[in-house]
Amino acid sequence: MKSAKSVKVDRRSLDWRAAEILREQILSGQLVPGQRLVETALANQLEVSRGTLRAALRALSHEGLIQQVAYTKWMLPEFSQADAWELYTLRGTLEGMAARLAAEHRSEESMAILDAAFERLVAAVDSRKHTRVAEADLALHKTIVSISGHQRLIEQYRLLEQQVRHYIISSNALIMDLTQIVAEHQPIVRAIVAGEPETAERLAREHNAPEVERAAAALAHENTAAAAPEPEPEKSRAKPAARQGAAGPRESVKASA
Amino acid sequence: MKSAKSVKVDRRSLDWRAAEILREQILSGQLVPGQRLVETALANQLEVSRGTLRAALRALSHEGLIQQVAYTKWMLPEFSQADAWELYTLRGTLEGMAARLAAEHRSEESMAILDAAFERLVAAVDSRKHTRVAEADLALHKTIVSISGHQRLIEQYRLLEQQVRHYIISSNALIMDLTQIVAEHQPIVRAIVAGEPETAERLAREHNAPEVERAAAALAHENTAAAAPEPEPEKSRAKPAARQGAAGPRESVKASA
DNA sequence: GGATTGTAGATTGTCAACAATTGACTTGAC
DNA sequence: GTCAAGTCAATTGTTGACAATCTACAATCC
Repeated sequence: MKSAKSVKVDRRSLDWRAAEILREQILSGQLVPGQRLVETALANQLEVSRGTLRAALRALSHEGLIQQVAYTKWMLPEFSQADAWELYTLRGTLEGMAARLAAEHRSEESMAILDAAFERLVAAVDSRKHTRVAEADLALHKTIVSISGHQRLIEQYRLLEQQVRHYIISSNALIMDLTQIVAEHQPIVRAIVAGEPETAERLAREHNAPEVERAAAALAHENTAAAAPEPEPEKSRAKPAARQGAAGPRESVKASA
Repeated sequence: MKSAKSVKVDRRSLDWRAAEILREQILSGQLVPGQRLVETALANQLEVSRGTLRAALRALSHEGLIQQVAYTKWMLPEFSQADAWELYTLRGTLEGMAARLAAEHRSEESMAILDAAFERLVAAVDSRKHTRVAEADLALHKTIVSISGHQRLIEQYRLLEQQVRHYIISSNALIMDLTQIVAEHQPIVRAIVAGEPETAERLAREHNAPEVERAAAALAHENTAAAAPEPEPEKSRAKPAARQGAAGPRESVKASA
């Protein structure tokens, strides 16, 4: 997967490549939630015209990685507990569907790919490197979705996973218990390989349950503490809008141009 | 829902409005699958610059309503049976999730909205107008998703629903048994109102099963008839690419400019 | 005759200038 | 002192011109 399109020239448009660079910067944590993006500065920095950069920003906003306020600004989204709840509930559902499909339509080839991904996770855990485990973890989930063969599911999952990665890195939530990781994933893989769609779906969905519950609990706590009128998680999507003032103005990309 | 933003001036950007117009044309069937879209012609037609129109086309391509071939053309997607299978399996999953959430977090207000949507479906069936029934049907499903309160689910469902509508109108698949419609939806609504998440999810998902099976069967038939090597639905996503030659060149928007 | 190379027209990709909008700041009346 | 209207700089929205690329067709070579 590393040297696949090795020698070919890069035929993709500039705006696509600009989007890729920005995507990389966002997902690596170089750009933080709430941060503002200014078109002219970014365009100069990437050495493309403003129009081209604009197309890239638009693409990223469709992917949920940045937000636009018309005539005013582009900025990275800030994640509330409600967002975390949405992210993980949706992920549970999509992964459940993928696991079910994978168990229904399994082939020798796809099972080999799945096994390999699982073995890489085991190896990563043995290495005791948290970053590597996190990567292998995400990769295994992505593999399950991939072997479902459902193109639209794959694409939706890709977009969702990006947001999850952005959330994880921006909330320093990559803490994990290395001793549990393998035990948590093995049943899912086994159910798929064994061709048990119902079980695979249930396990894949439940795999996200701890995060869902954590977010739901934090959400409930937020509301109790703030004496909010609605206890339902979905109603309290009001973002902490004017939080910027207290922490001082956030760094802008303008500075680095 | 009709006269909501009545008197206010339209503050949205030109490209947004251009996208809306094109979206409308696609979903109403004015533009057919496989049809080519030429930037200059469309720009003249809508009286916006090419750059602005381009932004609109990009937005629609992110929504899955049109496809782009870099440096070559924009065109409406053509739907295969594999696409139909994807559309309805995904819809079943998302609607199932929505129904479950709706049953879990129900409130008086949302139940009233749900009831009203169901009643509109009943009234539409009584009127015996197929178009009106189809609209009320889609609206009821959308309502269930809406009262889930899950913003990301709502947005994903919106995009998926657009593709489903495009598929339905372009494949003349809006045939339906008016005598069955109410009986098919009532149990789902009841389960939600009764606060039975598991049942609501299962029923909502099963509601899409007939379409899924029809598509899967058609897919299997396609493969058998064409003696395709792979029997799996997901493998046969090869679109009938060079189908254009046999049926003659398709009409382009160029003509109407 | 078949395959390869060159050319022309059409179409999309990119850019830099100009217009419109916003939000913060200033000014002045009360 | 407070509030409202006016001003201005910063930023995004829009446009038309120019560049790069693709497809189809014609010319050429073997």
